[in-house]
Amino acid sequence: MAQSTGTTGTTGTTGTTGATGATGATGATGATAGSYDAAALEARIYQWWLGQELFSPSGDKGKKPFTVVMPPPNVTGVLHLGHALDNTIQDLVIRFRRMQGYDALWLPGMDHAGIATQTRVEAELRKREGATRHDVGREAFVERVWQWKDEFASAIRGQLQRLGASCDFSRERFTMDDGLSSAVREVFVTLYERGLIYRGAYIIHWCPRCETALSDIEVEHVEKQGALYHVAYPLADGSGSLTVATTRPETMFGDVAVAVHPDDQRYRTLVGKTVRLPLTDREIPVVADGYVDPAFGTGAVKITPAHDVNDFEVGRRHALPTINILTRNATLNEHAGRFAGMGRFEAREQVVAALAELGILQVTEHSHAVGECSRCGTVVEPWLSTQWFVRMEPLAGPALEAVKNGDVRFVPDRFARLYEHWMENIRDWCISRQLWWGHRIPAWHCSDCSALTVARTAPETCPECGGGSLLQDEDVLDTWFSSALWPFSTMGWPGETADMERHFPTDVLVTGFDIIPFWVARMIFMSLSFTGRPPFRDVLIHGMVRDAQNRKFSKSLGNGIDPMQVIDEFSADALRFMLVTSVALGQDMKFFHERVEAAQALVTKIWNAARFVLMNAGTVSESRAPARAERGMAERYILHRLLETVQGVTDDMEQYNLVDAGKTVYEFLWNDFCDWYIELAKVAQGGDEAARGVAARTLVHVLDQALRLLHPFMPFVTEELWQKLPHEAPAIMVSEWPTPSEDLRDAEAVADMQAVMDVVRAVRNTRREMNIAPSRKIGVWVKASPPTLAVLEAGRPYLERLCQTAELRISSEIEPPPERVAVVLACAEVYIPLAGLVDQDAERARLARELADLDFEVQRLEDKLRNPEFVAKAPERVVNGERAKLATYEERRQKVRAERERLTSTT
RNA sequence: GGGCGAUUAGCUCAGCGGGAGAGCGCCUGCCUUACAAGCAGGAUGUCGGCGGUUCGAAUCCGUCAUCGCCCA
Repeated sequence: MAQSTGTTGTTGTTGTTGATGATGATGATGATAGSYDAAALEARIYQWWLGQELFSPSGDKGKKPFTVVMPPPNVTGVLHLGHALDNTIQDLVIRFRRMQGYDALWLPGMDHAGIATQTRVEAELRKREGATRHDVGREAFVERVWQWKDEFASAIRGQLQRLGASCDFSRERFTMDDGLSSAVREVFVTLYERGLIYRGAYIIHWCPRCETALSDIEVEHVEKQGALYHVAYPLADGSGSLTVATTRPETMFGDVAVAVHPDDQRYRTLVGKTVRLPLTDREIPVVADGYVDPAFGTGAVKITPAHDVNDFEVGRRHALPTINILTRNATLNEHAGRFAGMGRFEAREQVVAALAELGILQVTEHSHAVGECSRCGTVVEPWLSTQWFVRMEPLAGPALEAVKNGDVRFVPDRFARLYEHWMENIRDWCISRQLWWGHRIPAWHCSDCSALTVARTAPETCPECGGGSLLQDEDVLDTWFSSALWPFSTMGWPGETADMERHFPTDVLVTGFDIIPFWVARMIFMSLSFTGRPPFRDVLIHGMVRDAQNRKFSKSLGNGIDPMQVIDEFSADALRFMLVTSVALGQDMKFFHERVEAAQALVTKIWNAARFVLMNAGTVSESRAPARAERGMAERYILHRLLETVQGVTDDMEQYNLVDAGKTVYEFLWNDFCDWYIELAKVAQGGDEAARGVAARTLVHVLDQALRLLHPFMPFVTEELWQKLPHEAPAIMVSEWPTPSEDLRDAEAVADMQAVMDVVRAVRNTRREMNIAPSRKIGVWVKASPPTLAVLEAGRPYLERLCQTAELRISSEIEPPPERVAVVLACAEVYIPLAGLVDQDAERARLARELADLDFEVQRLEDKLRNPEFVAKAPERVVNGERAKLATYEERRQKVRAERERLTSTT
């Protein structure tokens, strides 16, 4: 093993500490090299894990399976920070469970993302060749999308690996794989057979640029300044006119009625009459409908069923006809008379001008929400067209119940309400898309008899007329249709596979709150409907990652941050830790560079701490805590803190409190282990061989255990360092998760150590205040009574080193020197003799401040305890606690007061 | 218009019934043989406003305000 510590001479001892070289995880540079080269190290370790096939479940029947299926990233592009967060959380959960002994499977894959990918490829085609998809044709175009898919799938795979994702790539799936496609067909045909899929003319969101139906999530509502047009429609009987208010005058050619509220006195007499539609000679009725808001506009609304969702419903209630005035690309058609052939925006201008000329138009300012296609920004058109739908009501019921009865649990639980709200107000799901990239709908139209055949495999002849001229439906399915099957289609369903048997239902789904309705809900009802079980037990919901100004990342803003660049600059470990510990689960996160730096500081800190441990662990051949009888005060303290940390972190991980778990490890490693225990262990280094050995074994054991706790957060640095420690498992990622060992419990040691620490802090504080250089040795006289006396005496070597004492007196009888600084602690009095150095005024001022603080505390506690209701109603534990505090404060106050009086009287 | 979330140190955020916390930033002093990406010490808050419940509220309830998100 090549090993170099660079600056120290103790290198040789580290060579015997473990089976380092044999694993191959470590390369030419040793763990104890001075600087940390994350890029090289992370790549090497990941490849080693891959080579050892540590990401695949063993199939060991003695182990309980634990399964996560990755929300498939879109092959539209590469991963962003949101993906990094989503996958980091999953990796944390899966690594934790794997170490706990579960047979862990994290199944990765990617989504074909119908419209998103098609739009990207079209844009590329336009840019490179100036061609449209129609120019190249369906088959050739789809071939190009597959090339695009291959390119990005490979890029995404590489990104996941750089992030440290421990998913099983041997099981990677794609929504358009053969297996998954047959699952889609199976579900479509079955739903059709059950009467849950129908085809019909309904109003849907239509993008006139993409020329396809859109889902709700693909429509972004943008508040825009528009106008409200008041148009006077003359009554057919010539008795006057009725003024309607509309934001879309150009759709008037599709008007089939004017609606007013049934209770609206203004229009009561007009209901049942007809008005003459300006610019045409059509007569349309005035109807009464509760949908109309009498307070909006004029209280009279033109009804255009083919171009407005609400109007469509009104039209159905009143059995009105529908007139579609727009073509696929939003050009006005023959129903628009002389306006036919104009685009919708030009048509609006022309219609407005024509109405103004007739003197029947008034315009007021009005701001309203306009829907835009999230893919291309085109204003979306509510449009009547023939589409395929899934009947939702029969499917929603059981899916709602599964969440209400706790079969599926949302974390944080408030997201269950979002889910329930959506499921309770669900509408039928439009599943057809007029795209080329996606699962072609398995339906065939007969050219001879126009019969419709839905089948799992392409029929050769029409079942109705026997004719052979069958044409498959041109449409493809909404991407979410295949995504909805993802948890089980990836396992090989509808086949009865081993993975289906062992890994389904899955344990947890990790995703963002924005797709609860579109994806989570649909997976739940599809799974219940086709497997009879919910697809997962827990749903972990996280927020969005935003930039430092709390803006969404977007191409147009150009504020994107590439997670790979963050990894380049710092490390995957740092990025992961930052993403997971920055904000509470479910909250949006602002991305700050500084937070990654802070996380990277922990990586470096651990790296350096491990260097120290390895330098001193030459004699240690196994990671085990020293026997109780061997432990010194410092060992007892750090081992007890380790026990508390193991318990805390394990509990938090089990409850998905990843932020707390991360912070607990951070604090333990930095504060307890590095700031205190390592410094205390240096004392043992100067001691006898036995003490050195005990400290060395403690250092190794605590580091070993702490690295395991940190591993899910920072897989790379922990693996690298752990390989240098004595170990049995081949890798930390498959080592056992620490379990709390009662043998380590020693609350007394923590209290004892606290006394020592208090004295150390008092001395350090005094040095700073009195401006005494850290290197200058000083006298420290400590007055304490039993049992603290014995504790401090036992801690004498620690105090001598950490206080840099010239003379350390510890006694119950101290006669302090006249010139000194006195610090009164809860457990002892610390005197520092400082002949000629004490600024009497400053010291008096310090004591006065201290006294004021103590007065305040004593007063506060006295008031509290004087309140009979507090004493009577508060828990005894609390009351006793307050009494004890009061006693301590009073004692300290008395001593501080005496010290101040002495100072006053001597001057 | 309805719903959800946020409002805590200069900044970013934890805490969610019993003495106000972290990281970053700031001030002072240190290259103390793991670490200056560090160490030691320090300053900084009517926990958004008002009202209520409680012996006790940053924490629970109500209300208002501001910001953000979702839905109509």
